[in-house]
Amino acid sequence: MLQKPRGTRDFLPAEMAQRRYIERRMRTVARSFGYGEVQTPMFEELELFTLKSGEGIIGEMYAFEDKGGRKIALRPEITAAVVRAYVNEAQVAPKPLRWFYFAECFRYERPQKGRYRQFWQFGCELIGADSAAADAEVIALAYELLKSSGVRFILKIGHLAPMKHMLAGLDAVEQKKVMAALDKRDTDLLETTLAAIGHPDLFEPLVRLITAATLNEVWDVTGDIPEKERIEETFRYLAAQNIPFVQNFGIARGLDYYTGMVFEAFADNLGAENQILGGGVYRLAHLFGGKDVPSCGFAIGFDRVMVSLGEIVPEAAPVVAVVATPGTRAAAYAAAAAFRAAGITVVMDVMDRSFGAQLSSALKSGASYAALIGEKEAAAGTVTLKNLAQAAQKEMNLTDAVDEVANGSC
RNA sequence: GCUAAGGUAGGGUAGCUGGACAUCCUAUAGGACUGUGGAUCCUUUGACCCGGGUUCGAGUCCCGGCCUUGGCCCCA
Repeated sequence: MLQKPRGTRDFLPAEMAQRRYIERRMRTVARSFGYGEVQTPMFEELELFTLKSGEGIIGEMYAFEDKGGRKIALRPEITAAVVRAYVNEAQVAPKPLRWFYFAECFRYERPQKGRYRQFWQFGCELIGADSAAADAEVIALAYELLKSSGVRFILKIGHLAPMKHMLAGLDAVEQKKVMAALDKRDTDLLETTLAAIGHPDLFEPLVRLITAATLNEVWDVTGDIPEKERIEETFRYLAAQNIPFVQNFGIARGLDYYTGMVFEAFADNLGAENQILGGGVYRLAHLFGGKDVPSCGFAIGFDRVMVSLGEIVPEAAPVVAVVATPGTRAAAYAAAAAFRAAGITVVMDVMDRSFGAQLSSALKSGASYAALIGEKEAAAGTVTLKNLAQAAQKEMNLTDAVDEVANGSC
């Protein structure tokens, strides 16, 4: 028997119902903030991703040459593609642009809990605005999206400026090493790294920076920096919306293109791959040949959210099983059409089962009602509507039966 | 890329100190039952991940691969 490729999954109807339920809730939140959905190609020119993230990521991508010799990659993330689309199609659109997407990505990595080779991201990008209000809006949206899913998470917010000010005396390679240690909150690694590059004096203030619980503790370490006002304003806006978060000025993320506010969210029941959201303020458009534009965005690891949520029970719409005999199928089809016209889901036997077996099958499949149409009902032009949860039934007109199911009077 | 554990019907399992038609539960399909059977009973369908090796004989032991699940690395 053939197996599915490593790191991929099949989703059967029960699981898809759960995934679509959460997806729908997230879409509703994104739209409520005025964000419109965009879709970009599932594959792009390889260069799009190497420009953004460096050649080193080729090893973790599904990269290949197409039949025309073009270097192509299945998208490993969506932000780069969205910015490319912006540069191609929407540079002159009125600002700001509020976009969201829900789409699958592909990475050639070792699968483990919450990590698959095909996975879905729900993300948002706010393009063209550069303000504390913009930062706060995107973070609030990220928070509300996660909240709408029901997942338990902790939101952590930081900013690259304080860290970068303190590391201003280091060269780029040294900065990168130190920031990696800060991002991991690994003080042992931080100490040895700083000692190795001859800046042991930075250890104590950097530890104070990443463990600071309030902004004033941050300014105590950094002094007044130009970004102070912007950061304080953003935090005020978040507090005004009662958005709970912890500050963490050790967040460095990829660092390559993030330029300001950065934030992450973690679920506590996921093991090693527990980050469910990441984002920040970035500048990418100029890399892809566009005019530079300030942007802020994030992506949610949708699969990790689903893993963290575990079993959920989406609100189910009623299902009517129309039960008929061979002689009453014509009347049964008419009844099915009437229910469907009212937006109600209808299933009918297609296995030539007996009347009783049809009812049994309806019960097992989880239908909420059975509409019984035997010789008696067909002759009278009625249906007997049986509420399967309560085992109560009543013969009535078809229109009354449709009304009863539609109004959920069960 | 590194590392640990694992892989027996669709799902869950027993067998795994080598030995005859591989156990049980559940599920599928059909029937008992021709209009109210989520039940019960009967029947059916259905598996040793793949390939080598050792052996008279391999689900069981050995090697390799594939896949799964954790952890590391990475995390755009």
